[in-house]
Amino acid sequence: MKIAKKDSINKKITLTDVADLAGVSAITVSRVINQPEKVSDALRTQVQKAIDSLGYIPNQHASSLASSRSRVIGVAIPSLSNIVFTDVLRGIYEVMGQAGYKVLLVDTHYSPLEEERMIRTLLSQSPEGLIITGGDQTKACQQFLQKARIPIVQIMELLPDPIDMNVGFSHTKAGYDVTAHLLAQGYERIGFIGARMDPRVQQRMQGYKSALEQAGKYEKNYIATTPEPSSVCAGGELFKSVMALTNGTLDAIFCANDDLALGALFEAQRMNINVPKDLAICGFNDTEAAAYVNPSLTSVYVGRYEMGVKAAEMIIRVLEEHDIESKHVDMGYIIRERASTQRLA
Amino acid sequence: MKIAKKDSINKKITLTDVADLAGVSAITVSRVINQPEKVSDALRTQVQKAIDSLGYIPNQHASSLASSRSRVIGVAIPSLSNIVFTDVLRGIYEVMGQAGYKVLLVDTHYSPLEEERMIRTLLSQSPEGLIITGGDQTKACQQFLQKARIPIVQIMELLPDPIDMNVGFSHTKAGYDVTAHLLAQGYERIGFIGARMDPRVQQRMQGYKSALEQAGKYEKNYIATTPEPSSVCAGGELFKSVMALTNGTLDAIFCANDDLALGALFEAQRMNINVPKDLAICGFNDTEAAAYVNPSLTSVYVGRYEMGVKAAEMIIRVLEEHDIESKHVDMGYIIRERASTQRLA
DNA sequence: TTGTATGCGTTATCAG
DNA sequence: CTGATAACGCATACAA
Repeated sequence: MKIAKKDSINKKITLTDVADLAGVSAITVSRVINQPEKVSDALRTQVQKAIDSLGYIPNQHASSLASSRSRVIGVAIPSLSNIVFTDVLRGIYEVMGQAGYKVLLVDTHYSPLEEERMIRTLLSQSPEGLIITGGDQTKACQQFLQKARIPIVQIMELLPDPIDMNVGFSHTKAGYDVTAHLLAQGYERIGFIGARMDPRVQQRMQGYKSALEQAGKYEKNYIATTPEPSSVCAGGELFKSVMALTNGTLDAIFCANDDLALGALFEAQRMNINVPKDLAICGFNDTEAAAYVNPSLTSVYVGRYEMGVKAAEMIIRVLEEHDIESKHVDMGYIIRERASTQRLA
Repeated sequence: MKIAKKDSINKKITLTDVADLAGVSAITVSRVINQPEKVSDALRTQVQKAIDSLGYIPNQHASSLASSRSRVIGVAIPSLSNIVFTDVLRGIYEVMGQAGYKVLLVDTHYSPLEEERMIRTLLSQSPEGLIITGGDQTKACQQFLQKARIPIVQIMELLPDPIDMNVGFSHTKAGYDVTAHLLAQGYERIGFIGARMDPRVQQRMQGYKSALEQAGKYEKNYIATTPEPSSVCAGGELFKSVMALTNGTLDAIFCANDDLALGALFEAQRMNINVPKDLAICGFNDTEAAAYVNPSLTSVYVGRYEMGVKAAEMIIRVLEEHDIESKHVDMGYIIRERASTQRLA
């Protein structure tokens, strides 16, 4: 037995309901919502009244199906607990929100396999564009990414062979530059600590190595890393490890990010090691705490929010069939010199 | 003129394409995907082969439309740059991901009006459940939230009159307890600094006030706040303000969160104020940096990840028509006493 | 400016 | 276990 067509309590309100109430056809209601300028003032207000009084909310699924426009952008990031990605996300949300796109976000947990599954999920929502992290996708993933035929931006790092568009900066170069800077400051025994060891951290470490090797100052035991996530605590532990490994002979440490750097600094203070007199500490990402701690930490600024904005804008421009200046954008970075790497005369 | 039906390059692959290739009907393919146990082994593998070879990805919009099950959960949080919310998010994503739900996330920028708009957006995606922050919704928003007839969890705070379900803790009580603790430690002139001043910070401040008033130690100029976002920097500034206001007579400060507390601590160090000898500092949220800085900061632990998990689980239980123990859950909190509020003998 | 017919890709319902 | 048919709610194409 069917329930009464109109007044049944649970029934969701549809375009047709609104049309009936307003005494127009469904398509007119549709127009009032999507192209109001194509409807006469009289009808428009009349329909709008019906919409309001019924509390009508359009069904996006039906809309997407009919129009093959989902207004959804998929975003895949490796972690929600890393400020690096949430900053980028903010930029993406800002731009996409303004432009009327919904963001469907997935967390890949730094795993290409998980990423493949998650991107499948994204694709099943018929996103009009995709923003994904790095270039570490599985073969299978790359394949259906190609087939998707939608604009895709790979963010965070500079990729040699992007799937489509690319916004990021060179972590290798940044690692190199930081180390070179430390060398230029007169530091000679420069250690490195890193955690998680995702591709980008590896690249920074590679840059560090190159710089030291080039200067003839590279030593294997200058490095301590862990596959565990980054944290202040891990920074302290890694710091102790590398100091032990080197019998405390290091005079500088390059930390793969600011959390580690804070941990190293706090631990150094507990060990009564004077920073920067006895030891220089350099972080990465230029987070707020690093800038305000005593002594303030030298770090590497990266325009993360701006990177998110840029990626989002590129997608939108392509979707609106505008040209884009370039499919590959280097956001660069800036080494922020602070007290922690400044020898006291 | 129509393009060739099958091989046209841009055509997306549909259920029918797979059915044709496998030599079965569309509904069988649908079953292979959604209820594999209802299809014979032979057909199932045959269909699966077709799916793989075509790289078929189901269209969720069509599926949602036909089944009125979207497998989407909407989440609204006030900010993406506050670790408090990203921690909760992690919990939500973890559980929802496992259970096969997509999460549609929106950022309300701490604005009820924006929240109303954003929740409209969420609703247009026919989510099966909603997780929203706090109880500060507009009247209009509350109304269509009611009409949505889906499970809704309001998180972060304990609400007197929740729309549906509620998971959180009492910020008022927490603020009170922290202050009482400080009093019990023998501190007498206890200041408060807060930023953003969203409802939850206001509640903490209210608790602080109550405790001081009750002890007869409340003074208006013990308080410095700003509507600006919280940050380490803001913490330093507010600290300077409140110290100026009170001519440096405070012997303790309760900071509305750990960022502010770190800022206050760093600033105190620069001013050569000894913490905790001259001044106690207490934070809120028990973040990692607060626990590892020197001296370690007393703070209030809150199970944020667990709160996200709980909220997600409640939604899922309701959706799967299980009973839930209670619609209202108090997650509680724990005051973590550390060096920053311990007078040296 | 407004309306009619049709189809988007999938699933519910009911038959076989 | 498998299939035919009719929705789901909306937008496109075309007509009026």
